[in-house]
Amino acid sequence: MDKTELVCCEKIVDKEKVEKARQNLFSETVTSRLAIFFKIFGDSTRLKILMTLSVSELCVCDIMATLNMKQSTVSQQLKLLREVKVVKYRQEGKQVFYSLDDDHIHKILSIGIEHIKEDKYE
Amino acid sequence: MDKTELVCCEKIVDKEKVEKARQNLFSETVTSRLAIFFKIFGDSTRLKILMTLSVSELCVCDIMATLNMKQSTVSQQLKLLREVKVVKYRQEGKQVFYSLDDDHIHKILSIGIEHIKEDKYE
DNA sequence: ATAACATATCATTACTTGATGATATGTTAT
DNA sequence: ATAACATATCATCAAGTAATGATATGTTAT
Repeated sequence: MDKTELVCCEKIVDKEKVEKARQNLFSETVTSRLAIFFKIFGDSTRLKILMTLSVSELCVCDIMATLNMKQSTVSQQLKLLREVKVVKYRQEGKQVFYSLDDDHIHKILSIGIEHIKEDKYE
Repeated sequence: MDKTELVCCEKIVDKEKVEKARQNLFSETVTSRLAIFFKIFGDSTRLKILMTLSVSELCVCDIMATLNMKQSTVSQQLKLLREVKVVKYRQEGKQVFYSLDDDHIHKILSIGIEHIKEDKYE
């Protein structure tokens, strides 16, 4: 018997469940947008920036000062945060002030906190 | 004048805001755990797996069938999902059935959907 | 005990992405 | 107009990671 041929791929254990699961899938477009959106929260640097902004709006300069980060690092990440509409900004003279864009962000952050605090971890 | 020397790093525009923002930061440990947790949702493959599981528990075999993915791909990603307690599993004979671990996951997914549906995008 | 099967793990490769220094853009003050 | 400044963008490099084929582990049936 050929050991390399996998049967399991062709077989379906529970046809009904699989059918339902298939219907519940989002389109590639939506899935991909979702991934891009969530990816934003998957980086410590960006999370820190979001945390600073969750108190009050700040100019780039003050974000750098708060987190002790390089200017280009902060600007790069702010760009990504802007692209997925997680932060908004307003310009005032030479300075640009950033703030969280909507309430989803607070919600997502707090759900994340809840999850990791349920000390299933370790 | 030396153009490479950046003044802005040393300056703080709004000392009070910066102070408050600093107090609001989480520890490195918490931030890093949060990032690891959120990173999970930042990949299309994993999102698809989570979507299939949001209907009902499924064995690995049926996840593969639903999504038309390779066995090693699914298993690899399930491993990551397990590690951050996003899915749980139970073994039944040769099969292993996976399901979403808690309600946070549903919440996070639906907040994500809401966010990208607010057609700020494009 | 052995074959068939379901899942997990490993190693490799290709791709993605974050940090950074350098440079560009745009604003204010002189 | 020009200098000083705040922020944005670019290019490069290093580190992380997803997909995949191959292999290992563990379970059931014979």
